[in-house]
Amino acid sequence: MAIHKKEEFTQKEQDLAAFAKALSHPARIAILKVLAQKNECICGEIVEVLPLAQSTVSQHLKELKIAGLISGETDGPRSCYCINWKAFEKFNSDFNSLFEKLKSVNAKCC
Amino acid sequence: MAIHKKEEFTQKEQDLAAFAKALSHPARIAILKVLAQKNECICGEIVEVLPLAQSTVSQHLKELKIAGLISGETDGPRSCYCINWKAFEKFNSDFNSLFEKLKSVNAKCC
DNA sequence: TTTTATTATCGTATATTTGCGATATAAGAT
DNA sequence: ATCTTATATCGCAAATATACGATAATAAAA
Repeated sequence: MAIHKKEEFTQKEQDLAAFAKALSHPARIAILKVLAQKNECICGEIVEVLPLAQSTVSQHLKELKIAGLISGETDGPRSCYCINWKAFEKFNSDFNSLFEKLKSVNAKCC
Repeated sequence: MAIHKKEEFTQKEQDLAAFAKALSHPARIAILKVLAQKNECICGEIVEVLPLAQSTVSQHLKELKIAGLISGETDGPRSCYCINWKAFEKFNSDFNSLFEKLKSVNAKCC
């Protein structure tokens, strides 16, 4: 690969791709579900629910955090993760607008 | 890594993740845009627009095709790609339903 | 202070992705 | 039949992602 080409695309395209990437693993989608279902900012409970080791879950949480989909604070032996609704909404609408833009043209051939 | 854990998640989670993965690279999002803008099933024009080699674009097209987001036929030295609206709509609504499910709980802590 | 419990990080192995040049393929043009 | 043109595929190199065990870090409990 050598050279990264990603940065040669639109910022919006990159952002959208980064968001999609954060959701591109079933474990991370499952984590988001758990975070939403429990009306509390859990963390260790996620490990119990998922078929993954603690370190792996922690890694997925980190990625979700970096992507901005969740926010989290670690307070010693206790953590607090929750969904970052703001960013989530933003990306959701971005996705929808992409779909709308695509749909509006409605090209159809094959 | 050795062992794949992806298949231990819900089918729906896997499908959604696969869809997100298809969109997880700016080049593929750009390709979808081009396919929609041009009111014709192009292909070589994509190569001109993107900052990537022909073989790389072809590979991205293949991935989009495998993911079911586009359908395409190759007719000798000419190809015909276009967006698979059906699958696109399906995944879009799946995404929205995920967001809705998450939003409905509206947990908020940190 | 030492222990305990929880989470993060490091190191590592393997798998997958990304990207390109070179080559194959396939249909139309000459 | 040969050339041309557009696409796909192969083979490879480098980067990233996935997963885990081991270890560090941190704050509360004993």
